[in-house]
Amino acid sequence: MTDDESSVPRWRRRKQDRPQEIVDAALDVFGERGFAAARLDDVAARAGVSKGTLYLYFPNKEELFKAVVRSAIVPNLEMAERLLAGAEGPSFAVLEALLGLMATRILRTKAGAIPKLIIAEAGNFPDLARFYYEEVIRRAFALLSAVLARGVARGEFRPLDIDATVRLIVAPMLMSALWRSTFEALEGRPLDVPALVRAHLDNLRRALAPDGEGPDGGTGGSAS
Amino acid sequence: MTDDESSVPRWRRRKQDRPQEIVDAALDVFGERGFAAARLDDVAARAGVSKGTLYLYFPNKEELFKAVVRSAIVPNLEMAERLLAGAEGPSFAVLEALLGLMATRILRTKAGAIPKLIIAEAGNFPDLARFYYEEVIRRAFALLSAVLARGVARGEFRPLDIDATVRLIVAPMLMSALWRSTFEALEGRPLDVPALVRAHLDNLRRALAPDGEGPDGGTGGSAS
Amino acid sequence: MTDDESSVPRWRRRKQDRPQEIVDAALDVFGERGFAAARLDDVAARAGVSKGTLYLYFPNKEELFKAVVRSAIVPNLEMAERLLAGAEGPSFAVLEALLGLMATRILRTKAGAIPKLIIAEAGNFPDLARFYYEEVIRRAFALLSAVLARGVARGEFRPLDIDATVRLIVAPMLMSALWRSTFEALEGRPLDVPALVRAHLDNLRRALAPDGEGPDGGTGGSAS
Amino acid sequence: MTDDESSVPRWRRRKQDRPQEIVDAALDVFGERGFAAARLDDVAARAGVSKGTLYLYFPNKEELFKAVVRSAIVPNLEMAERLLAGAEGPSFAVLEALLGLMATRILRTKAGAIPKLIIAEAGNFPDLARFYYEEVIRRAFALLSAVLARGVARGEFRPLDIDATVRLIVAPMLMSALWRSTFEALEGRPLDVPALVRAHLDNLRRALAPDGEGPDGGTGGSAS
DNA sequence: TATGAATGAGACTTCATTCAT
DNA sequence: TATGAATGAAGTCTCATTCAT
Repeated sequence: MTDDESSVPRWRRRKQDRPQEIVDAALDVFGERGFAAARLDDVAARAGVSKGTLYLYFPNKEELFKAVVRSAIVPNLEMAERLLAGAEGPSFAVLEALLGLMATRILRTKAGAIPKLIIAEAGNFPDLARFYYEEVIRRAFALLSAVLARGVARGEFRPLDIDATVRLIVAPMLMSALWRSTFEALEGRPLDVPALVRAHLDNLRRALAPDGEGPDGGTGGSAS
Repeated sequence: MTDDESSVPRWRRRKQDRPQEIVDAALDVFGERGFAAARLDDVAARAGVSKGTLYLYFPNKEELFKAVVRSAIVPNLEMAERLLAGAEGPSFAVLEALLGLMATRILRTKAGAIPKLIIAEAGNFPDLARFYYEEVIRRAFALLSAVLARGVARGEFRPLDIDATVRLIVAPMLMSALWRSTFEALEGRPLDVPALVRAHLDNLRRALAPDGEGPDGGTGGSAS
Repeated sequence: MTDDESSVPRWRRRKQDRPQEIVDAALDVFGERGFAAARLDDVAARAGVSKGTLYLYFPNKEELFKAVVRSAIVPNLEMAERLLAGAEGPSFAVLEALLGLMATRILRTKAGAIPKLIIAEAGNFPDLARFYYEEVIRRAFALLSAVLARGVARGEFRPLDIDATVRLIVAPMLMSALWRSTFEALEGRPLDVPALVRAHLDNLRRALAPDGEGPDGGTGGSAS
Repeated sequence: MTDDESSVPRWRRRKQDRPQEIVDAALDVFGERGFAAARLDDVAARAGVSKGTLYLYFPNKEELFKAVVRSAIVPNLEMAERLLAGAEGPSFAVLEALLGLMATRILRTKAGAIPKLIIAEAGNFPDLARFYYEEVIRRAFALLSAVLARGVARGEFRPLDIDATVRLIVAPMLMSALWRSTFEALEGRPLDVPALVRAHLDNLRRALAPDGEGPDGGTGGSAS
């Protein structure tokens, strides 16, 4: 009857943190198992919460999934917007900065699992796919298109198929994120993302340069 | 029209064709829903077969899934091997042929859904992921590495980070496959894969060329 | 194209044997697995016949089961009747002969599995249970009751609770049959049925003897 | 009576009692149908619980079955041990007490269905059969063997084939249990177990008595 | 708020039975 | 007759969701 272990919690869990704790746990579990195979039991356990508690914050599994996606997207959108606002130097330097940032997000955060989840579940959750398409892909494409168009207009880049080039620029970053959540466990070593980005930028510098100009016409900086 | 009960047999014997019919139907359904959300009822219905019949040919859902993956991989491996055997011209032409073939497989066959399935389910089926990694990815990487190394040795390409370059070459093709099975339904128009391949090859021609050489040093051919 | 293996069968399988072959196989499988857990696939395989063939001879699983029970019962009934007809000596000798015969059936034939099947499935097949009850148990009890009554009337046995004594005589034989199909595989050695019968008869000789008479008043023969 | 939707809660919390309630219901259903033919739906219904609830307490049907067997065995083991501990009088009186107790368990408790279940399913659940063999049969045999050996040593019983005699003593009790769960429903009247036990003891008293001693040398008590 | 026991729809899987060959 | 591919009802089991506590 002596309350020798309940009266003084070592740390107080704040109620306002609950939703984020749950979302974080859900990102882990969804990332490991995929949406359908993930059990809410596991999410609850990893969040240190009971199963019923999940339903105090999210009406069902699908909405929790959407919250996971949104919560991982919002910071990226803000990051992109900040970068867009401050982009004033040479166009290639903007590309460098963007790819560097993407690499960092992929390597350092758990958000790298989001593309895999979207790809896997787009067929089952069309509105989620649409949300991601509108809020992430279209915005990112518009941003990159603008950078490329500016570069072409300023004579920094040769004339380009802009839509295709945007995809060509993004593809290796997407692939890196997918690789990490798919095959990295099978290989001994982790994917060397910085080296990949470096090689990618090397290639891009040569590929985008106006004809007749040497590859050294770029900024010369190296990523990361 | 009066013999309404004898003219249409309830089923027909198809021992030879059934497995492939089932695997085809399963590829459709798995491709649309993912492994976990796919119902065997739907697979059976699409194969024009009853649920029980699936179990005459596959011991369970997981093995059916593996058979789907395998059946879509085998032709690709054969394709790659045929291409490897006949590769004797300029190295860049080999790249062109390879990317063209990949584009065709992605556009014309249903195998384009396989990468999405592997990515989505690698966590739940590690041995399937390993199988795919060993049999497809490693082989494809080895093949591309060989082509690049040969190009460098023959002075056709500048010195390269070969591992990274392989990934950079493959990434847009993978992205195309994923795009088609993820977002294409959301956009009005289909992804213009040939244009993407063309732009990719354009870029690669410039990016891989030895320094000091103009972009016209390539073969000049256009894909597809 | 040379018919070197199909034109001259080494032995011809006669059509009229089929039903019995199937019943024999079914007794094996039912005996091992019980009725519900037995698969007709296994019965067919053990009979060297296809699954469909079973249905040429038996309308369904339940009727096959009944045929199995009947086919194992008929010889026993005949045996009992033959024994009943020739019973003329001392009453205890009739008991000895009867128990000896039961022991033989249990040890030498596969019919020992029948009691187990009846016991296990009586709840699911009441009419089968009734059939067994009427045709086997009642007859056997009547036979034994008659022997005991005769013995009492002739002063060979003391006054007895005949119904109870019948059960006491039969119980060890039933137990032996059940033991063989239940626990014998778990023990190193098989149950020594002859020894059990010998001890049983020893006991019975003493237990049935009229009071005041020594145990040596019996026939002194030993079973098996 | 008008508040027809709030007065009856859909379910109540019963964490403490649920397992036993389920095991009791399962004993009923398994006893009636046998393991394979028993439906978990029926078990759940009889326990007043939903199908899913079963899986909160037992991982699958097989484990539920084992729990049923175990739960019916434990009290019997304790009973036997209690009896063994207090056995100090004449050996035959111990036998009388033992058989009386067995008769009570068979008549008054539902555990009488256990032997039938074990016999029916030993082939499908060898480890369960082994468990029963080790924990029940061997112990019971050892106990009875000890009583008999003591009786022989003390001159209360004639020299005996102990192993066989143990089986001869137990057989009628086993048969009674099986009879009750097999044929009793077919007959108008229930099996008169006490009469059977009485006759059994009568016989045993005569059969075990040392030669030259009258049957009146026993304790003279009557069972139940 | 928080819990977790309880629910029940829905999925996979089995297998007795049917029937085209 | 004989076969065995095909069927589909029925059962076990899972897990998102509810709700008494």
